[in-house]
Amino acid sequence: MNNKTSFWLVKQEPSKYSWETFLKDGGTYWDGVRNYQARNNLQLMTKGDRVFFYHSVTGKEIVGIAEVTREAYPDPTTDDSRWVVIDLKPIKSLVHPVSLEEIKIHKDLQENALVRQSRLSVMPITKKESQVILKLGKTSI
DNA sequence: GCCAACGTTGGC
DNA sequence: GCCAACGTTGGC
Repeated sequence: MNNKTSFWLVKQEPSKYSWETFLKDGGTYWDGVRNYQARNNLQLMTKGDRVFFYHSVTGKEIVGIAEVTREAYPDPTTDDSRWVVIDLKPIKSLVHPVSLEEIKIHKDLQENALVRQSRLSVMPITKKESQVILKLGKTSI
């Protein structure tokens, strides 16, 4: 990680693809994004960027952090050329998962899309926000 | 090009 | 299970 490293957050329902499965797999390509704003964020990711993994619907907490190992390329699960995937591999689980509730009450996280735009599935996280999340998660990377 | 209808996501 | 927020679709 260097000072060009960006931070992101991706959402996934654990019933569809959980952090535990991700750990077991040791990495995956991140498919299924069918929203232009989320797609645009995927395309902005560069190798080495850090990605928080959020469990939506069930759990509603940030559970771990991953690393971008391959930048955007065409989604292999569709013929539609509009969509892309990235490759991710797990770095570590958060010592203490950071719940949506904690995020909502923390003054430095109010502006994040997780709070403001609940339906967006891939979003940028500022450096400051990422530090706050790591602190809340009692985790360092 | 507008907008109503409809579908999906995700918090509650 | 409900519904708000938002995106997409299709008629005009």
